[in-house]
Amino acid sequence: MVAVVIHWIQLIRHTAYNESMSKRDKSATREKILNAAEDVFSEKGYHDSLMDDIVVASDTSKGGLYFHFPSKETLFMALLDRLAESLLKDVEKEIEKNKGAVAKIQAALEAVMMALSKRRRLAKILLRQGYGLPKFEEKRLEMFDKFASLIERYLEEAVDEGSIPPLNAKITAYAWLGALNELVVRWLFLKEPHPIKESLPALLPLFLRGIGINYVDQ
Amino acid sequence: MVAVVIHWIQLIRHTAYNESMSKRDKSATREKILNAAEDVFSEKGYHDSLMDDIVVASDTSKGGLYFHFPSKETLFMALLDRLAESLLKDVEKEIEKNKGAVAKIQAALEAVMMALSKRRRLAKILLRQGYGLPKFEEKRLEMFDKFASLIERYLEEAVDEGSIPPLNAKITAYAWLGALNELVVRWLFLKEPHPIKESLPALLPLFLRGIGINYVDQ
Amino acid sequence: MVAVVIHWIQLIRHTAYNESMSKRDKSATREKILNAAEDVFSEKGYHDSLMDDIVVASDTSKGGLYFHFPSKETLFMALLDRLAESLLKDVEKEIEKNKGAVAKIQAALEAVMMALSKRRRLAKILLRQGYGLPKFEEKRLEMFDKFASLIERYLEEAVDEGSIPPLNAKITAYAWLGALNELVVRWLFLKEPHPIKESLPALLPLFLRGIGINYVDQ
Amino acid sequence: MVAVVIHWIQLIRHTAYNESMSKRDKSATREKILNAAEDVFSEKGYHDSLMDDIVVASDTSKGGLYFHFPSKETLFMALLDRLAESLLKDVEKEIEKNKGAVAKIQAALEAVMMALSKRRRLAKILLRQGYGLPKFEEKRLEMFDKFASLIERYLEEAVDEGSIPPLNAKITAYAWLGALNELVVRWLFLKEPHPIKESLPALLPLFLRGIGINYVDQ
DNA sequence: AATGAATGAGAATTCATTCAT
DNA sequence: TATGAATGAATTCTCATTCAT
Repeated sequence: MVAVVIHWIQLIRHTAYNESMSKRDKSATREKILNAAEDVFSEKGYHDSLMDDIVVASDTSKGGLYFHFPSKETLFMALLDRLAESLLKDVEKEIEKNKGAVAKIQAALEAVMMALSKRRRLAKILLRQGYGLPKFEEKRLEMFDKFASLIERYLEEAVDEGSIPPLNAKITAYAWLGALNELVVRWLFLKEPHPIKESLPALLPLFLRGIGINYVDQ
Repeated sequence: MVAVVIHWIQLIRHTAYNESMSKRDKSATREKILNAAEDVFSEKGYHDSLMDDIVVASDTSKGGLYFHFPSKETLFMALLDRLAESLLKDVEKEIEKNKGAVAKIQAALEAVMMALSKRRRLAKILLRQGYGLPKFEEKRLEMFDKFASLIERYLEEAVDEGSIPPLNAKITAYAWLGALNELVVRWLFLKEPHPIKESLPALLPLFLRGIGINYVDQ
Repeated sequence: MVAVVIHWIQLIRHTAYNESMSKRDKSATREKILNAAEDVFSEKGYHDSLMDDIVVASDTSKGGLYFHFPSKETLFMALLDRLAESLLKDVEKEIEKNKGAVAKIQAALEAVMMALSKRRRLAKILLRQGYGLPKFEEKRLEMFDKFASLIERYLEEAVDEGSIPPLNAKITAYAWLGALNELVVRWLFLKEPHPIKESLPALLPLFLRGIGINYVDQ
Repeated sequence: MVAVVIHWIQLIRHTAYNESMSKRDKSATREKILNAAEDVFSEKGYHDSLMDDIVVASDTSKGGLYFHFPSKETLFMALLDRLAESLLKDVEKEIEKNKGAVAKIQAALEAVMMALSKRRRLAKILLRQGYGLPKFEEKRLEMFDKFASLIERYLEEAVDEGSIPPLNAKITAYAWLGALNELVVRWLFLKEPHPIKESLPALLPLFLRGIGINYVDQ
């Protein structure tokens, strides 16, 4: 008898639940966890962040966390994906505002550095957390690849346009990202030089003259 | 009379001591541990390396390890110091073989990449292990600073010589190291592009034209 | 309508909850651990008792133990609290059976010694384990204080009644407890003199005459 | 050949050593170690005191310590013996100054409390360190026995003199020591009541009336 | 989907003791 | 006797993950 009532209750509760949860909001819990994870990982780094920290920060529960993400690694990877996607979208938007391959290249470099210097937590996770281990390193390489492809494409366009002489676009893109990365990290941990105020003005001529554009600071 | 004999004894003992000491060279155990740590850390990364692994690899003992290095962190830091020092010495030697600031700059870039690509384990530890945490990140920044200073010095010399136009030498040095770092890490984990065969030939014109040298590949 | 059903459900669930809870009685695991800790600590002493011993004896798990008690020290303190509370309750019950301050004092002394000599393990832990370190010593002093307060109260009552001349009730209480403690410990480790058969009959006249009662053995 | 010389050297050194060490000074090192051990044990307690702490505090060496005391336990026991002996000697001297059993009893009680309250480190070690373990507990009981015997003797003398009615001298002695112990420990850890200023004046009437002496405070 | 108590294989570090010199 | 580097068994505590509810 009790069992029947409980079953009935569950039906009712389930319905009530679905009613209160709007369809668009796929999972509020999942988002809460990812947001908390962003806080925690950027603060303490991958290894020193505990699943419990994230549970507390997200105001959810152990079981809930593991329901959405089967492991710490999975959670971290999902976070990397979300951050990279968001960053990439921002950068692409900035690029689209410009016409001409050279202008787009310049816009991309500026946008990447701007985005990272405005979102320290994101930068810390994307650039520094959890690396040294193949599984994460490959993820990072994969993310960098996406940004590199973007730059590569415009470099090749510029060559095609005749705006710059031929070059190894892929290696150029990696080198640039590596340089940006290094300067953002210095700022992240040492607070200087400031990416936008100091690094970028010095970097742009270095980069653009490097590919044969006679860059002149405005 | 006794005093004379004692003096004599001391001479003998001193000699014997030096003989036996030369074999063990300033604590053989300490060296064995550092060598083993280099193996283990480069293989497994900082967090996945166990003190026990290092004990076994060094054929010493738990207590011995902790006698020489009070913690895992201390050991890792000592290892970073040793590696950076050794690498820096190699690079400086290569630089000295060249005359003229521009030649020295080029030699430095080549030497860094050469050294790293020849010593994968060293590169893996120096460039990727344990980072993300302030304590280690600061060490890495400190090591990079040493290399950057080297490059910076020759860049300033080149400006003084009139070989290149004025520039922000510090940021240029960091950018270059960041670029090298990125390409070495790609090769470390993905096996390509090869630092010496592919990256360096593309990088040198990029770098040197960037600072106003009309570089032409030989 | 839904609200009504939910309310109904809650009633049912609440009942079910209480039913299942009565079986486990406020964390069965916690109790199992405390019971096991009592066994182990009394057997081996604080320092020679391993957390592993307690895990095994309680038939729970390492993690479970640390879930309930964040450290060995915490566990020991919790155990002391539980034991002292239980002992105090017993003693108070015995006291209540008597009328008149003097009779109550005598009952208290008898009850304390009776309780300790009947529960050797408890006595061993309460009187001897882990002391010498301020953190534990303060706990012991705190526990003794509770017993001392009890005795103190009746001593003052007796003075007020005019049954005994004025005295320093606090110091008298501490002195008595110290004396009982010493004799119980002797018996605990040397097996003699027996607290009830030998010590108490000698102690009562000593104590009671000391406060001005012309005690005569029955 | 070298072996022969070394052997010769050893003979000479051994002789020189004996010459420089005067006969009376059985072992300065041994004393240094015991003094250091007294400091360290009283400060940190038995378990938290490291052999290394004692090595450092005594300005000797690991090997030296183990030459004189084969184990930590041995060292602690030796220290207990030394302290108890010294304390007992002091107390006996005080007793001898008095004539008559009752006066001697009172002198003994005063002397014990005086000695302990003047030498906190000694008291801490003698009364509180390392107990709970049979091996140390027996030692403590043995030490207390010596003091108890002293008191017992005078109690029996007093009975023989007819100064006090018959009593169980042994249990009385233990009870008194337990009481003193408790009050000294309270002062040791809580700083009050002060043994000489507060406890003793309240204790003496309690003790002496307890054995049938019509004690009147001066 | 959510909860949080429970699990247990680690893993760093400790420290009394030994031993070659 | 003295030295201090070396040993390694022992031990507390950690934390990702599981699971009954």
